[in-house]
Amino acid sequence: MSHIQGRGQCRTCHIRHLSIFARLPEARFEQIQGFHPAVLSFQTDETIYHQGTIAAHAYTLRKGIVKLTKMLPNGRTQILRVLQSGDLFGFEGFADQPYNQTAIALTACEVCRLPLSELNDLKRQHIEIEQAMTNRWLQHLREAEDMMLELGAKKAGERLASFLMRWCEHGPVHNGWVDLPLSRAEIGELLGLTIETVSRFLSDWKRQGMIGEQRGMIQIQDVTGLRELVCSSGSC
Amino acid sequence: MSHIQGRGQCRTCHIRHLSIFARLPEARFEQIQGFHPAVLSFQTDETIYHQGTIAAHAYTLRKGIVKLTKMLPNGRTQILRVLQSGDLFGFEGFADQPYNQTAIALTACEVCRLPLSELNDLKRQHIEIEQAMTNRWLQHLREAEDMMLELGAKKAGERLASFLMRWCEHGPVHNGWVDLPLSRAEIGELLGLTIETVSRFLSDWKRQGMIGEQRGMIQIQDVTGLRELVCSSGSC
DNA sequence: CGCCCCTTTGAATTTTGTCAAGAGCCGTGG
DNA sequence: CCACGGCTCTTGACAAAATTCAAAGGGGCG
Repeated sequence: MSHIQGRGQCRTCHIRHLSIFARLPEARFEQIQGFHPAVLSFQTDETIYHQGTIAAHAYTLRKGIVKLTKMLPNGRTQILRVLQSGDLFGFEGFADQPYNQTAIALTACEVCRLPLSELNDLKRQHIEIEQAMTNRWLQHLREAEDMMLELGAKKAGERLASFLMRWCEHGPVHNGWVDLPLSRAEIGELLGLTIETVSRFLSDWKRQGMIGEQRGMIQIQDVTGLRELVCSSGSC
Repeated sequence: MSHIQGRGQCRTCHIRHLSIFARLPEARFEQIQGFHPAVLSFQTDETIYHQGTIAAHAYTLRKGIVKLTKMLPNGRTQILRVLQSGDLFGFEGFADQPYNQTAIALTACEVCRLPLSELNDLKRQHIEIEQAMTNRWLQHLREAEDMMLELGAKKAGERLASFLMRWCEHGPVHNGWVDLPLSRAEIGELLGLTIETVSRFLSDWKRQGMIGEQRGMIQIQDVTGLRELVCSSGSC
């Protein structure tokens, strides 16, 4: 289960520059000094919230990686989004809706739990916060639309190649290697493919020297080669 | 090309109850009496705006049906969403982003063109408008996520059956028949399928008496039968 | 009436999924 | 330290699903 670590100090938070408070002027923090969201920690595979439950809090990811998933009654699962540090999630409550997805920690995580009513007040009082939240909502929408294009219009190999390129652009790099804390099954759930299909493509590409992998990290060794796979004809 | 019909009078607009002005108190309309968005009309297949262009306006659909689409460089197309009367669209400009999709009229349409700067002011001044816009953004996000589940986790027949059920729930009914102004190709673009696959399933279901079709209208004749097809096991 | 476009249908092919078995990896406990 | 059990990952053979290609049918409109 989740473990309450204490209360967050947004002003001095080490990921403040990534959060919705990034652009709030230093002086303005005095006005919100009563705002100290709980900081929770989760272990790998623990659930942060469940689809369908009442959304009384939104969350900001401080550390680790989180997946947002949806499940069909027959058990087939779709990963909707993988979150990184600074991401705001679980904000369905702003439209008085229950959570539309289940949030699960992919690695050990720390999240700030932001009470919706307080966040609503902050949003009203500080235009910077409102703007930041709007930007994030629209960014999520844009990325969801981009993903619909991936899922609806591309084939297995194209989806996988495009996923790898996107992942490696964003991820933090150690010596050219990027952490990939997703199992084959999870990559499949994200891209609408089976474990075996994912494994086959990755193995092929490793054999061809296009990508490398070791201990949960990957590396793209032939960027142009992979880019060509993204979209059979044209530069996607 | 689009044809400017004149200036809209939001207060007396016949779809005001569906718009973001629905909950704005009557008295408050005096404060926005200078706000008269252009009303444009489009014919079938005309483009309202193009993906990638600067977003200086948002739009409200007054009459007709609009599709939002995205295209891959190789020409494969995905329909992201089909809009109905009252829907707000093209609001990427609120995050200073260009349009992320191309909006095309599926039938003859009338849209209100709302200048972003004015809309921004209205949003700041009237909490009802801000709330309405937030609700719509989050609704779009939710529906995009639901669609990702459809595209990623369901097979052809399931997607098509689930699309038909959704469409018939919302559409205006004439004698039990619902307008379906989408070609087989467009249904395919929406669901990530080919024309032929769509046609085969629909023909099968027509033969089995599960659905009926005539002159661009459809009817679900066996609701429970179709519902069973939506998700091989379980009630989706 | 004839043309054009959309739809339907069939057959062959490709893509992806399913099932099954084996390989590699890692932590636990002897 | 090594062996074992439980994972995930890989690979192959086969089956199912969906696409592609091709041709014919149907309906509306000039």
